[in-house]
Amino acid sequence: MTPRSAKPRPAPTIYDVARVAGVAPSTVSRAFSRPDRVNADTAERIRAIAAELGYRTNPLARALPTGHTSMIAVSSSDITNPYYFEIIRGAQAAANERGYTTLLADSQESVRLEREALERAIPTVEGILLASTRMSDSAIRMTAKQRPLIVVNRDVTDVPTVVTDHAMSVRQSLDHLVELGHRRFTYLAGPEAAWANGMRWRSLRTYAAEHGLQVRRLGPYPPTVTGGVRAAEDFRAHRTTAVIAYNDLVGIGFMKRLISLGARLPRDVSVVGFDNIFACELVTPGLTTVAPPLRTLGSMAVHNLLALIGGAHATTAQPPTLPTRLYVRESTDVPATRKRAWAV
Amino acid sequence: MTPRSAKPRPAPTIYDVARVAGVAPSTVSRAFSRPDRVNADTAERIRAIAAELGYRTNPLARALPTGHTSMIAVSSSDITNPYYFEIIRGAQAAANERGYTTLLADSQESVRLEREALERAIPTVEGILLASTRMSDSAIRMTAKQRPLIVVNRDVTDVPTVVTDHAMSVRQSLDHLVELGHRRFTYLAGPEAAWANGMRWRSLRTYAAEHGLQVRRLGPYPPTVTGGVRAAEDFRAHRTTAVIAYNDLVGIGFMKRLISLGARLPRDVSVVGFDNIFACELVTPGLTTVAPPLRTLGSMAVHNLLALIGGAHATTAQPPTLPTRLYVRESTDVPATRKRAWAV
DNA sequence: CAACTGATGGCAACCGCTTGCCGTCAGTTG
DNA sequence: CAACTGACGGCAAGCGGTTGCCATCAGTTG
Repeated sequence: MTPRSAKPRPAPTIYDVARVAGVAPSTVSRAFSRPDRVNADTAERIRAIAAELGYRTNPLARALPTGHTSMIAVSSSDITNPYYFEIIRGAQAAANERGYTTLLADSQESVRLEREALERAIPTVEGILLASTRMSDSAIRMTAKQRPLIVVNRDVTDVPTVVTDHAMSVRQSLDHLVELGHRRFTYLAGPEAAWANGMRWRSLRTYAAEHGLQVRRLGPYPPTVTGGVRAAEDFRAHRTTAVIAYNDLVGIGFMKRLISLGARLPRDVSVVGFDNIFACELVTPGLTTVAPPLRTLGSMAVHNLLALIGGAHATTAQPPTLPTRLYVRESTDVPATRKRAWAV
Repeated sequence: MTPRSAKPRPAPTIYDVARVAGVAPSTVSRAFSRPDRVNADTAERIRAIAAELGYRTNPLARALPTGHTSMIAVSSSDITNPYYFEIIRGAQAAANERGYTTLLADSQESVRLEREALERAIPTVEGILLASTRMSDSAIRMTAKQRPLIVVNRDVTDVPTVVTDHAMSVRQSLDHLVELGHRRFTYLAGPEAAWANGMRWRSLRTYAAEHGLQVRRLGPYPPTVTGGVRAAEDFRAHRTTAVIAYNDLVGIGFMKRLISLGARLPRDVSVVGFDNIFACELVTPGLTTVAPPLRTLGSMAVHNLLALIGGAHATTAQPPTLPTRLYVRESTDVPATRKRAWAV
């Protein structure tokens, strides 16, 4: 068995460059990290030699004295959730752009795994981005004491956040439905504990009250396709012409079940979801939905986090509420004429 | 503006622990990294004190002299692709289990971004996992010279790989269709450059030849829903009772279009895809598909990579071809009786 | 009882880079 | 022309661990 197959010669260091250039290692270091601190010509010469030698500054070695690792941790409870990876992607793009590398910690819905991953990551990262977390508020505050931290789409007192504008998203979907002629609505609720669920329901009631509309609530249901199917069962006894689902998954399950029961959508019922997941345009009819600015959410979070790392006070961070956008597809239409459209 | 909000007192070091324990720093270090090299009682005492002080060994500092960073890079051309994140997840789980942290590099389909991300990651990682890459074979080999590397689902000479058993996946779907009574098939081809496309088509022909079946090829199409829609257009002029799509996305687009043209599935045409993406069970009819063992693919890749890092020779790595599994849903059924089922 | 041995702990160099501080030297200033 | 100034480079001390080597000492061995 040969010892090891890769990693031939060790990477060149500033000492190698220094020797070739005939200067002190500190000068090489400065040529890169403080170019103004060294003669322009010298710096240029050093850089040329470095390039030729294939020198790249070792981030580990740099991090040791400075604490500047150029890494941030992004923690997500579930990377397979279509809702999150756009956030992650936005975060990653923003981070890369600023010279930062992201350490992705997928906790697979397990609090223990999440803690472990974070625990492991903390010493090497400069900041933490909680894209979706199962941790308690207090655990989050605890973590925030160790590193600059920012949380996305969740409200934790004393911790900087970036969230979407839930009131706006509700307004957009209702404006749309009202314009089509709907007056009575059903909200298919998500998990009680979900912050977004409370926000949506409250906004919904406020809007309804302001516009003299009727809105009724069913649930709570799990935020899944199955949850939507169950909602459809319940819905049969309490119909309205329009339905607002907690999220797209619920909306899709709801439609699927209704169709299998013989309903014709959107003629009989108009449905709108939230999140604009990929599957919205794959199902039939395509699901009208409100899209949170996921990408922006992620990049904004990183910007604020980096500001925090840079020493900004939490309150100086940018306004944390981002606008949403309505995507109209085939699941919404004018309500059917009064004649009973479908039975049972 | 207050200077910075987080990071109060610096983390304790082995020096702090050593002082309290009344031993030399080297002894503290050994108490953790070489417990057999120090008296059991002493080690225990040190560990107790360390725990009390909240000492955690700084991975950066450790990495400097040893080169052992406990990090591996996972590069994916597109994390939003449902096909990849299960691989990533499997990889991440396996890595965590072995005490490794993963550095996720999402290149968003851009070769430049991928190169940059990798470039940045290389100095800090011990190994590289290419979950899906846009790099050329030679670029991959180049990178493999710098760090132990393993690539998933792609065949690159001289580079260790882990792939799914494409012949098997084709066999599974065709066995299923033949059993239902189909004899003539259409393959909706994916991108010419895609390794999997070639594998599938070849396996298909081999299988067809062996069983005396007819198989015809349409395409190539982009591996997307739109590609599937285009395929459906072409298909109208060349029908068969069964269709094998390059992947699920193509299959879904194909079905969608066919239905909108008035076909009734699976009565008129049976469709099977590859990959078993999430949307397969959301669409109507649910898409029968062959699932690659994504999770296993990821974890197996990490296991092999870690073996490589540990000094194993590339050839000692585990067998790299993983079995697939067929998921039967509603998109496949016995062929319609001879009477012309749908026109146009 | 003297020489030998293995277990244990300390010393100090080193990993690659950063940075405060000092020396040198050319260019200014009066 | 002497004193002063600022630009530029070098020196050396870290950053927090790891590890080869040596010293010590109790326990063995003959």
